[in-house]
Amino acid sequence: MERLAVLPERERGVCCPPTITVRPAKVDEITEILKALAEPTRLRMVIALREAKEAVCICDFTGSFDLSQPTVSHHMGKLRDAGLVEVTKRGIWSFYRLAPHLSQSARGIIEAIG
Amino acid sequence: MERLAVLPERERGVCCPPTITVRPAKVDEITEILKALAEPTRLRMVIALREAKEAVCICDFTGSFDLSQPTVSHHMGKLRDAGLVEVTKRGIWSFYRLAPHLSQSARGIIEAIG
DNA sequence: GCAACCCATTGACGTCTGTCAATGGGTCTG
DNA sequence: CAGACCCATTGACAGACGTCAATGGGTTGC
Repeated sequence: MERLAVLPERERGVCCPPTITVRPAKVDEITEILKALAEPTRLRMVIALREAKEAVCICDFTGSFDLSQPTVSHHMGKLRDAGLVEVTKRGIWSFYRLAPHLSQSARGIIEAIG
Repeated sequence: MERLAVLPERERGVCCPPTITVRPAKVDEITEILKALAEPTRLRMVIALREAKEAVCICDFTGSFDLSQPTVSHHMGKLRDAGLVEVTKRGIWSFYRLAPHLSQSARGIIEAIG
């Protein structure tokens, strides 16, 4: 049985707004990061890039995920829009890696997953 | 200018599936956690509960967020469904707190945000 | 130049999500 | 009991999202 701290007696009709210590702008920033990661394919992409020593070619993701090429490109585009990954083009190939200068929030979350 | 590790020369038409080291079940588990957190209202709720010493009454969230009561209840229900929070009823009030036995993944992510 | 290849974009479609009004169950006070 | 209060659920609707087929731009090799 879990013990719960004693709660103060409340008065009907009186609410006590919980103290929100985080700036609204930061809430939006973190929400965007979480939205970008909250999808199985994109989550696997980010984890793979986090583990990878070198940038990974998009064609490798297309070849391993059971999804169409436009869908894989779409997901990587979302990660790009969120600023989590960067692309380097070499010939006909596009290589992706985690963005080198991620915000502290982004880095912390990416380390916490998996 | 950012330096990039030398990339291996690729062969046209040959893809190298990136090694995915995370179990599919764990990917789904983490995705559910991230989905639950990837919304501004729910994110603020979780951060407030993380900082709170005691369980927080739903009416306090209803009073401080500029949203209807059903919407606040809906968001808290999502956090409940994800297993991130627990409810304790006292009279006409419902008090919420972070679930005491969160998975290591959930705890790490909740610590990383904000 | 031409064919093959890689990849991003567009358009379309079904599904999921956030929001509120309305409703109802449960609890306290008078 | 009657009324006020708290809160979850339902129903409805607009907007966002994941997916694929089709298309097009860009690069390489013949």
